[in-house]
Amino acid sequence: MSESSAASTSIQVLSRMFSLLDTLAHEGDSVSLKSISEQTGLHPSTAHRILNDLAVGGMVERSGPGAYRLGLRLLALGNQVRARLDVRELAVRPMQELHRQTGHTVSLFVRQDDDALCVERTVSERSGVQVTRVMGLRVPLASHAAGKLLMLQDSTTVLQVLAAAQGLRLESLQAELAAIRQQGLALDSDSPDPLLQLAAAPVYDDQGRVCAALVLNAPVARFGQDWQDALKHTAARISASLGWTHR
DNA sequence: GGAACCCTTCAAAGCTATAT
DNA sequence: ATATAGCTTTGAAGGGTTCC
Repeated sequence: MSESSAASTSIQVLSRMFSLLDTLAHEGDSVSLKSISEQTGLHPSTAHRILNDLAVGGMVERSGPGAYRLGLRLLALGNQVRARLDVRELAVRPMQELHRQTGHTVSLFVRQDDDALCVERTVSERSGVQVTRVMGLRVPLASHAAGKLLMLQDSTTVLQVLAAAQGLRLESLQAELAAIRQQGLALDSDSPDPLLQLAAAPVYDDQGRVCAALVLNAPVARFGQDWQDALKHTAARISASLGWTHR
């Protein structure tokens, strides 16, 4: 058995499944088994068997004899992903307001695997405060205030792995997370610039899970209780717009 | 009737978990 | 580390259906 696949996985059938779904997505409408087989390079029997199982799971629908299209279950799954991404749009205005109030940079971080990924950041311009999409700024979870917030719901097993990856003791990481949980805010004590203080507040989704972290970066001298409260309040506003009602 | 296509069956090969 | 058993996946072959 030999097959070359650009997106190879450890389980061959999964690569093939991705290939089949990509083909159906590319075509948009119903596609015949023969056409799918040609486009994916899979033997028709192999394509048929996988499509059959995908149809059982609702990922694919039979639009007629020997014709397939994407299934409605993908819509449900896609909606879940979209709900996660919406936080970026909903956060824009509150981020601008917090920037105007404090005069300092506000960022939004989301989790991606074992890293915290910065996705939006405010920028001061002549026309006012703008929020720009940031590409590629990522930090290990345990090394950043935002990342620590995004670890709050992790199991001990996961925390153990993440702590080990950063050369931290599990107990001290857990104690830090407990303090953050109680405070409702994460403060970075070891900022590269001693004059700057970085604080992060949690953004909750409609299920009450931390889905993002709102970060304010400001001079230590000016970072009082009022700005901490403003940061928490802004994060709470974004959470509320995502459907989270604090209980 | 013949060609083209879809779908199912089944033997073989490959993979994975478990025992030693 | 190796052997083994059981499970999964594959592709060829062939039956059934549709279309011209």
